[in-house]
Amino acid sequence: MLNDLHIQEQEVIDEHKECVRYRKGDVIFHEGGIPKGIYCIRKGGVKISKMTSQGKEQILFLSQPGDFIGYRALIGEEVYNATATSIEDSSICYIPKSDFLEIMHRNPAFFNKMIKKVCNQLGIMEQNLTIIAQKSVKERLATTLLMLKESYGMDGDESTLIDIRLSREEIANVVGTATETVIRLLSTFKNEGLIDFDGKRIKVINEEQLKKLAVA
Amino acid sequence: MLNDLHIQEQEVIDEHKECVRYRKGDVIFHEGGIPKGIYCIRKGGVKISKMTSQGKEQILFLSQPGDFIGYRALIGEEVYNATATSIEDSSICYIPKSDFLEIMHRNPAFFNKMIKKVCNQLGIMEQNLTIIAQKSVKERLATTLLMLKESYGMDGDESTLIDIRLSREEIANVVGTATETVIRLLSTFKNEGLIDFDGKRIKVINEEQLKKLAVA
DNA sequence: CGAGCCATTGAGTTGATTCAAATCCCGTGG
DNA sequence: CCACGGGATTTGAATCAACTCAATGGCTCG
Repeated sequence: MLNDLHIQEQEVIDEHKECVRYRKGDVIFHEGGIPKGIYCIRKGGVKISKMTSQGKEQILFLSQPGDFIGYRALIGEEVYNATATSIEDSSICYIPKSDFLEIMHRNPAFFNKMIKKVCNQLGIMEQNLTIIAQKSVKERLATTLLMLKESYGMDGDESTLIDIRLSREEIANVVGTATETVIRLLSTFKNEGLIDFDGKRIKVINEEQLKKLAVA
Repeated sequence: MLNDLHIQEQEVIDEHKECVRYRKGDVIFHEGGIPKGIYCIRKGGVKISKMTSQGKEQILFLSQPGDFIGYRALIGEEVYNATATSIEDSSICYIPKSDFLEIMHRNPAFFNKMIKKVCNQLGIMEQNLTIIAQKSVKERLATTLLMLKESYGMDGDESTLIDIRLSREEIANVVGTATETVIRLLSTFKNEGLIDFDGKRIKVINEEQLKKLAVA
């Protein structure tokens, strides 16, 4: 998104931005914290998640290089309602609130893009909520695998490798289920020839069948 | 929100807006439809819901007089991803897309309010998703009752009447569960003295206890 | 090369669903 | 105004998907 800014605006950002390296597991911002800027992922990956009072984690989404994170709370003038954690070694730029807001207000096209992005994100969340509320864990896992393939799929031969290393627990926390259930279902999918995996490297073998399961 | 507009802008809206009466059950806009304007509820109530392929309904939220609906898809330049249905006799104003967008772009304060509103809504959805994914039906029903009390509560004597007439099925479709489960849990809550009800008129008796259940 | 986390498998339990049947309630038409 | 019909609500019973607890084996990283 930043590519569409005027040269002059890019210079402002470049001047003030601060790029930091995060190791796997490092927290970028924390639920309850006050937003003072936004983050743009340059390299690596980040999970945005919420903790319940029982200590269970729900992963809301996964961010990739090029994505903004932390803008919702900043623009909405709230505290962060989720935590951002690096899921691999990452390089992330920090843009101070003042710079970001100033550019947003001076550049109507950018403002437009932002509101559109938030609206799209809201649509996605509404869809996800419906899926979680109404579908079985099996269907949700199939849906999640397809989503991961869409976002992280590397085109290979006949099969498609999902190029992100999530633990079984993290997959469970996206789907909204128990770790053991994910493990059992992944095995089932493997036996049925829908996917293949060795450890954290998961490949989609039969996308069509997986889609049928997801819609079910 | 419209109250903050300049007189001049209000006049534009008043001139072009179109207020329509909807009976209970009437559809205002339909999932998959193309947004051509936004709606502002003047009187009554509306549910925004999605249908799954199995024909199950998920209610995403309930709107009251003063609320805008349909702006997410319009601003996000998507088709409606949910259906809006009148849950009682309602009076709803329609503001054409062109008027709405023009005002949004000419009035930065209003634009700001809109993006902030969408961000807040996104935060609410993220919270709801987490609750549905991680909490038991009992906890979710308690949460829903508190939300309804917050939005529709009428201050009464010791107890608080929830002034909205939802069917058991509709409550189930907010919570994301089966109708029978809602009925059983409502009875349990009644026996435990947390709530009281006669048909669709539900009163919150012991809010503290209900909150404890909701957080659980 | 050991420690500790991660993945896997088994077994038992349970929360929630589905199906079925009975009763209630509300709006409508006679 | 009242009887009727059909949807809404309630209750019961059986089933099952998913969770929890527990134990084992495997991998990774210092």
